[in-house]
Amino acid sequence: MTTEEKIFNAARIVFQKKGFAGARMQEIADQAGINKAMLHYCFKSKQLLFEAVFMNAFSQLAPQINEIFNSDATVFEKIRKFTHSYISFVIVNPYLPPFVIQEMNNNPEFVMSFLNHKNKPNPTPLLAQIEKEIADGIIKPIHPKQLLLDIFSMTVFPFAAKMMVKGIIQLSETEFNEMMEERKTSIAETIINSIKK
Amino acid sequence: MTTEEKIFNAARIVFQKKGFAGARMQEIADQAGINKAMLHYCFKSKQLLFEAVFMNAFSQLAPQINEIFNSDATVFEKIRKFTHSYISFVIVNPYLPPFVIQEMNNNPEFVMSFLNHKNKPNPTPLLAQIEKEIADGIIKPIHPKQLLLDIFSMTVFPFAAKMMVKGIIQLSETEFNEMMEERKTSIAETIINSIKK
DNA sequence: ATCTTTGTTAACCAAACGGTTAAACCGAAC
DNA sequence: GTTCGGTTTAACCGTTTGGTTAACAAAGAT
Repeated sequence: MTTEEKIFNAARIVFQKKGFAGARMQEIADQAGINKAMLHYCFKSKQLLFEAVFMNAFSQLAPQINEIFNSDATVFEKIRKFTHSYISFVIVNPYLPPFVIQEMNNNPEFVMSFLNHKNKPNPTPLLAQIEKEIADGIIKPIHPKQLLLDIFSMTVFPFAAKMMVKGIIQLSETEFNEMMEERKTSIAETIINSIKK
Repeated sequence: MTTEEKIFNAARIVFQKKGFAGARMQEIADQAGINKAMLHYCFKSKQLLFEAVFMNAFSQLAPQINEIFNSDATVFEKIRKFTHSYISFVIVNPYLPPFVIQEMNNNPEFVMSFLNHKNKPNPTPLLAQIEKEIADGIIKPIHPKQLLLDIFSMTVFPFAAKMMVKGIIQLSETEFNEMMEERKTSIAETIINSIKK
């Protein structure tokens, strides 16, 4: 593993745990097992190191989203595939959703500008497909964007607000994990149940 | 307005916008229009000032939650009331959910300990009620905690991850607000639609 | 062998940070 | 009008922060 990779991995861990403002360059250096000056030798500044970590995190989430946007499956199949693959992925990378959401809220101008250039997922085809299946009588009338938001909400929220969810619904870590396993399929059934004719 | 109130309101604005780590005592003082020393005169330390703001924020959200936990309405009525009143409340206080969720994730030990002492909402009665209505044949079989999580997810997520939602689904501020208005009723219909027999 | 480039470090720096102090302010009581 | 308590401020302090510097070491290139 190169020094640059060691720094990057250390930075990912620290940034995802503490956020941009809470992260310390010294802590990243310690985590990487190298001198603090190397951070600036390799990545110029805290801001640039953070941007590298953030873009990497976001680009890991993008494929999961494109899976629901770009494929030729039916809407029901897309919902089943997306929820299953997204939850599977996020169980292994639990820090990703809260990190991305937190930094997008704290730093909207940077993120929105970068979102306009790179990796911009395009929901338009899926929205049109939903409208077509409504017209074909497969799906009950519903606003397509609301449906999309329902799917994202049910899938992402438990990971984005894990501590709050555990606190309010009173779940142990084991119970939480068991529920997420079950959600790989239950979310799709709930959604489809509510929109199928 | 007393000085203490001016400080508290300023602190709420700054903490909710930048989080604990990103907030600066000087910025809070400027926002309040008073000298920085007054912050420590009134609130001792940054940590204590933050705790005051956080507990106030959380205690504002608690009534919305207790509304779904403690009342003698049917499950369907509770779902309708909760989603409507929570979204109405949060439209006026949009910074609250991301703030609470972010700080709960970043500071779980402090929050969980405080959650165990104060304002601990108790979901047990509602969970039992859901199971009873399943047994009575009113609701389709579903794990009650999953149902509860579905409701929270659909209601809270769009506000917790507003920037991400706007970016991915490609919504203007106006479209977002219109969707949230519609969600006051559409979430309950979606959920009820999927669980009613 | 010597020079140049690249990787690495300890020591250092100025600015920003949370927090303290001592003095000034100010209305009320006497 | 002087005293006295709480309130408010300017100035200050020690520490931490992101970032820099200069020296050094290893590895090719000439």
